[in-house]
Amino acid sequence: MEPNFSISEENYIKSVYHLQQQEGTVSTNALAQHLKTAPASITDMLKKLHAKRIVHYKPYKGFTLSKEGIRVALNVIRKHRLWEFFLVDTLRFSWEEVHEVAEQLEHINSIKLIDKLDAFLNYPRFDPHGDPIPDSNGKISAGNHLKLSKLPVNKPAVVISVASQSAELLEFLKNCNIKIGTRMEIKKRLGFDNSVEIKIKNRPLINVSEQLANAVNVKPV
Amino acid sequence: MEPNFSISEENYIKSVYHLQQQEGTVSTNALAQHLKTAPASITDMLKKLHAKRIVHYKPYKGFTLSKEGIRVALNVIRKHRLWEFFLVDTLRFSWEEVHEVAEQLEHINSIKLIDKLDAFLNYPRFDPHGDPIPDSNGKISAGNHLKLSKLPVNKPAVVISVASQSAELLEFLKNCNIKIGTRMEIKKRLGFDNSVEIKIKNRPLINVSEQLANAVNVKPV
DNA sequence: TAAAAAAGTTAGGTTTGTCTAAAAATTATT
DNA sequence: AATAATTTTTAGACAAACCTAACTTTTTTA
Repeated sequence: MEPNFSISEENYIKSVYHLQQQEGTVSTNALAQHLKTAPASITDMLKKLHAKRIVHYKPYKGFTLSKEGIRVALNVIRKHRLWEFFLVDTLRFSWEEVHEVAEQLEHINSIKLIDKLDAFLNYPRFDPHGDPIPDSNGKISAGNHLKLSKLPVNKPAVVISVASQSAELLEFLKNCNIKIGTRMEIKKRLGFDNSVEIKIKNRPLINVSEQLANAVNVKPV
Repeated sequence: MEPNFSISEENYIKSVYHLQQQEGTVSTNALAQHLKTAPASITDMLKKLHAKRIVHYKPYKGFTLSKEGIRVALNVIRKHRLWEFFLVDTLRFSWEEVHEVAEQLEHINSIKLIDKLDAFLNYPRFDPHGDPIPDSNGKISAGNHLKLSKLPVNKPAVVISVASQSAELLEFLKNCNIKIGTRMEIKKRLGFDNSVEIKIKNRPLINVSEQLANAVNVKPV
């Protein structure tokens, strides 16, 4: 009943999920870049996943996940984010260190384990990066997130998540002492490069690039 | 510096370790049976591990782990037992359920993770089956264990570990309500089959086979 | 100690997941 | 619309871990 997927298959499925969130449909090249593999490998694997009815796939046309594919993806993401929460909350890892380890832990296969972990952690709804943790049915809490880049000027908000796993970005945020819960507001929007100037209490203005402002999610307060 | 081993390699190394504890040297067939693979697969892998200087190996002669092999084995065992402890102690798994999941978790590769887990669990020295957990240097606490089969008559002792992972055995012990910490003594030794009759307070005598008595470790009190 | 049995190894194949290089299809450009 | 550029797929290989079947070595036993 419960079909199993290899670690590779799970990683492909997860990547397709993330990419189709951003782009709607996923191309061979985009996926190859995301997974750091040769495009030929993508074609091979995607054919296999198509045969297993995990992706919709027409040669040369790109792919999207089937219902079942989404279910599988959300389950892997659930595991990844629960483990991240565990690592930070229980084992006191710091924010930037957890991703790599969670990449391994997300492939541990035991429904009982993950449900017990969920209960032990008291059913957290967001991971340490602020991303929502799907529940055991694949439901994800909405959360009124908003990209920092979209926050109106002078509207106070707190950082609720970081949408990227880039170590460099996480490092940069750490240096700025910006973390989950940090309160800030936008003072000015620079039209020529779409960067924003943000103000955090007791600190000088910081200029933040469009890319960075896109990766930081905030919630107005 | 820190060479990595595949999950398969780790499993072979771990099995060689366990078998050589019992038998001194390990044969192809014994290992094949233990790992549920064809003997030919053993030969293949053992040649590879020999090339990596993990086992001593002379064709047709059996094998043993090198110093480095023992180090690797103890590290895998450390991870396995720490995770078992975590599953029972933190996540409230029951005793018989943990082995399978720990078989997966033992291959997660992160020194930091395992050290932090160790600290979180407060440096336990024995796993839920009573087996010693190697520390980060591979040192294992002695523990004055004794096989139930070797316990003198009328000497009270408590169950401290179970030396087998057989689900059937664990199930049987559960049915008899024998668990870590259960106090008992041997009332009689039956010479003809080497079984023993054990007495637990408030319960009728139980006859226990030699095999079972060999698998249960106790500590005199 | 020679024949039979058992244990171990080699030879050759399969599957999974990867790769490079070449070919085909699609998209963009002039 | 024809050509160039890009994207995607196919073809053919390879390494890791397996397997079965056949062949050696070692051990047992009659």
